[in-house]
Amino acid sequence: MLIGEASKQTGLSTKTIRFYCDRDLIAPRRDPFTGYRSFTENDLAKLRFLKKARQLDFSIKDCSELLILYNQPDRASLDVKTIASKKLEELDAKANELNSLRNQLKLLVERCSGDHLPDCPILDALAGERN
Amino acid sequence: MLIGEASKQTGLSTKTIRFYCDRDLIAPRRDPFTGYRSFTENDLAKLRFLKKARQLDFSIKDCSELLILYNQPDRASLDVKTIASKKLEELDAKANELNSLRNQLKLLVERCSGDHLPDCPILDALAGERN
DNA sequence: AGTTGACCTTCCTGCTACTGGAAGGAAAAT
DNA sequence: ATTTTCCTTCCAGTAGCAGGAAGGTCAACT
Repeated sequence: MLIGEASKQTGLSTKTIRFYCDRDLIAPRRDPFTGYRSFTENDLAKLRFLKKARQLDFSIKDCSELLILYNQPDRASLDVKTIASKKLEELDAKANELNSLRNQLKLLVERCSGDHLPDCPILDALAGERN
Repeated sequence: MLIGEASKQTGLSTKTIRFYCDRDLIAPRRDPFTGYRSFTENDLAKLRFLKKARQLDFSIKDCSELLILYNQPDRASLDVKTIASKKLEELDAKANELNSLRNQLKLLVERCSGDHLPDCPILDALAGERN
């Protein structure tokens, strides 16, 4: 199966798939004459794995490690959980910060009249006049 | 005032300040002989404005527009509110997505025993066996 | 056979908002 | 005079791709 078909099957762009190949996340067979990549069902499974891992915000490096564990029958689930827990902490931290930012900005937006007059609590806050 | 002092006064790195100069967010006077940048109190105010706007996750482009409005006495607060509302929507969307991801990952992590055995609900989910 | 169109390849650039570091001039301190 | 510290510009790297150029390949149609 060529890369275009693999793209359709997985929902990943051909650009993304080539990028994963460059980063050695997968290594599909190559036609020795044309250089065309040839994807097996196993390759597709790995691509779908990568897609879901990326959707969960795992980095490429994380994905690489997870994929290795996935292909390693004698793995310890602890190793997987360690990676996932770390990512979970990151997501927690990001989510908290984002919620905080959102609330701050929401307050400012609500207080701004949004008319043709120049007075603006948002600019005031940015200028630090009340902080 | 030279860039190092401006850095101390604002808490922005000299690298960041130079970057803002390159992007024309501020244009401090230049010593015609040495090329050294010279910052006024007005420049510092703009830098502090930029710092807070960036903390609120406004892009450089947004910051540029906000700074223009800030320096424009006859502005309409509507223009500011429009930019801020758009950013607020972005933050909302990001926060929602992040919370969703976090919850998904949290469930998986909780279900993973994290021991020496190979069975792992996290890998199972990434492999798509239950989705 | 020739040609069109749809594939495929590699390589280079750009995106965001910086950070780190090299090479070299300038000013202050010793 | 020399060392240290500060300043300058420029180049590379970060994460994860997307866009596009230049060129090879393959099946189909005339």
